[in-house]
Amino acid sequence: MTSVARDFFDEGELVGVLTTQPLDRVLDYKAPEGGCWLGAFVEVPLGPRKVLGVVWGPGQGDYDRARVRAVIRVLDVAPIAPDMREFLERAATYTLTPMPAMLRLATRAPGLGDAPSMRKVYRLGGTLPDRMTTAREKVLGVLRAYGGLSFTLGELAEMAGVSSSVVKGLVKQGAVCEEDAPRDTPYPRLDPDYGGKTLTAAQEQAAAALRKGISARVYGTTLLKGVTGSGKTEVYLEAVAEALRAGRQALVLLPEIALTEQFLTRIEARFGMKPAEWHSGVTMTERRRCWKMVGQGGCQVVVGARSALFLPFRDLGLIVVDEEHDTSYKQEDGVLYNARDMAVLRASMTGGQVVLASATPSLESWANAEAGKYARLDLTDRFGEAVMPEMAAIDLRLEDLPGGKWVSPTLKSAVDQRIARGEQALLFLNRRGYAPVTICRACGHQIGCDHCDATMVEHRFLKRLMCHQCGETKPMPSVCPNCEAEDRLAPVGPGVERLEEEARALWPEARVVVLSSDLFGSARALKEAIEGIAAGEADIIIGTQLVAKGHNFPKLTLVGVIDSDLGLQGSDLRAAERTFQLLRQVAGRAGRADVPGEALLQTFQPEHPVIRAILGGDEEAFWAAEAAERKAAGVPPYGRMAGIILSSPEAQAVFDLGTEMARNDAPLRRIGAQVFGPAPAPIARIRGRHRVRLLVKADKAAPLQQALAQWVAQFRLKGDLRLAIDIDPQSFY
DNA sequence: ATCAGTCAGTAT
DNA sequence: TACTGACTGATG
Repeated sequence: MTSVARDFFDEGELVGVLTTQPLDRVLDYKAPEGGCWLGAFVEVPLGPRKVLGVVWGPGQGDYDRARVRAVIRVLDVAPIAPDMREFLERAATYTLTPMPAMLRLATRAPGLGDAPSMRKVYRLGGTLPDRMTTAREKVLGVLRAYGGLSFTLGELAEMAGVSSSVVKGLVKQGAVCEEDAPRDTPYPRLDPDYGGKTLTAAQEQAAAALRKGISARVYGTTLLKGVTGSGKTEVYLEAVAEALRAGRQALVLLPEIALTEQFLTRIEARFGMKPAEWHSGVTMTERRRCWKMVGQGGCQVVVGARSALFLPFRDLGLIVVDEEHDTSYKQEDGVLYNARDMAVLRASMTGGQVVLASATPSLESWANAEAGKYARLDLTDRFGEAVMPEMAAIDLRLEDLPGGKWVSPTLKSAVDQRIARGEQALLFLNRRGYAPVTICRACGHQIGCDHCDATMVEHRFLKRLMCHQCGETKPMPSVCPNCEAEDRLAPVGPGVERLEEEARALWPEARVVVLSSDLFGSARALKEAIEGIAAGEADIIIGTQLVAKGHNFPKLTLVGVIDSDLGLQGSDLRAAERTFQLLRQVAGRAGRADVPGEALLQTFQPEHPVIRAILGGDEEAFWAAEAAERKAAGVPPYGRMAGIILSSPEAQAVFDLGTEMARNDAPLRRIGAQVFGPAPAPIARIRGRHRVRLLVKADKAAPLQQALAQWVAQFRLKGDLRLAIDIDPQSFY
């Protein structure tokens, strides 16, 4: 046989290794003792260091044979699967990311190279203790209940409700035996038929369609559009169940870590056990376990953040992207990718299904469904008696509202009524802190951040000013930093803290709670606050964006949006879409149970198309109109865009390079693309780095990535200049 | 990325 | 003359 594609290499043979170091090529190494195989994770020497790599193919043989070094060892983890490899390559091409950076994304687990570490586990021993106590009885009871399973000391003590010394005592007696077990153990099996709920006819119909896709074992994407409270989750959990039955793995992506805890409980109720969890808050050990088990098949379901897409699944049959329109799916630094799009790419490589779930889909997904690229399922009925809330605008031009106050008399009386009935009201304002701007009334100076071009936001809770760009804080000055006038600094505009002050003055008897991400030290504290509200421990909830995301407050019947116009202004191409989604989601919070809800939008422009679309409830009309506008302008999803951000501590250097790039745009003109800029980036300075942005706009069918690569390759980046390419940028303002 | 080597400018 | 910091180039 001639040398065709090889997948095993004997000791000494040349292999090409892709490393996680940013070298733009594959390096030759000699296979180690015992050989190595295609896709194997290996440790290789690189200069004076040892680095992680993957056997990518046979060696090129174009390098001095005598200088080729040998692979140090093959790591004890599953090799990279062909579909994973293809996914990484395609994602790299799409996002214009070098392969080593992609590989780094895919190996973000600590200690992959470590020898499998051990830990002590405890199981039932042969003998009985000479003296039986109630505490000992409990421990043995737990162990008997779980048959031959073993647990760690902490788990066992907690399950039995005793201290760990009781277990230790039993070990001494031989009633419990202690042994070493590998730390990275498979996750408990999930049972697809454990806790299935009875679905409504509409839900069952949607679930059946998803099941059909899964059992066909082919790629497909479905947009699952369901109004808040329509039971989207139950429906896509049926798809997860079907994947489990088919013996394939499933991944559920959530937009926010704060939601995972609640979701894990839900999975446990449905499948009997908790799934694996993957996000920045998960411990190092648990991450490693998850990464390894996903590759070995010891893990069926992962619930996580966008980076979970890069886990080495062995046989991924389903990816659910919950709240698919959420902007947090777009990674905004490092490797720039949109998890929603990458989910579709990955599933198309693995022959899996994607479910994009949302009450308010992104225009991209809506358009893909319209075009027939995605299937579409609509859930229109809410559970039980609940209906979408009554919606109305409060025209602020007609309200008597003094400066520095934000709750109109109309909204006030609506809240009064709800409180009187023992129900809850939510005042929604998407602005953290006390006031977004602090201005000097003597000279007009606005206090800004020293490192960014952004105004500092006053946080009375912290007693400091904070920059929402870089997180920098400083104490509230007593005199104006510009003119040194005393006591002339004044807060301008509303923030949730300031709204809280107003609410307490308006309703001195009511229990007021603020839900803002910066007011909680931990995810647990936030969870407790949310549970407290759900249990009825508050009358008025004041919240930012956080409350728009999937929390159930059964007693909540009124939502008041303080500033519906926030977000409508500005030149951002997605401003209307975002405002529509956010307001629609917030309004949907009201009236989940059997009491009808009401949503009131305070606005200065009640005739604005977005406000009218929300009030009228004709969502399809809104999307169609928005789509027509984008089509006419040739912008996404009907045209393609890319952002190029240049940054450097030197303002002049970034601008010079930007100008030079704009001038030498031949590769772009060849495909009919246009360059706009350079212009100061949305935030012209972050953490002391000046930022300039160029925007490239191209036809939908143009080979944009290829042209961008050629264009960018013409320029050398000197000094501390950095260039980042953002394909399909999300924000433009 | 990270390290080593080079070179220029500065402190001793 | 020794030392420091910025810059360049190589890594198999």
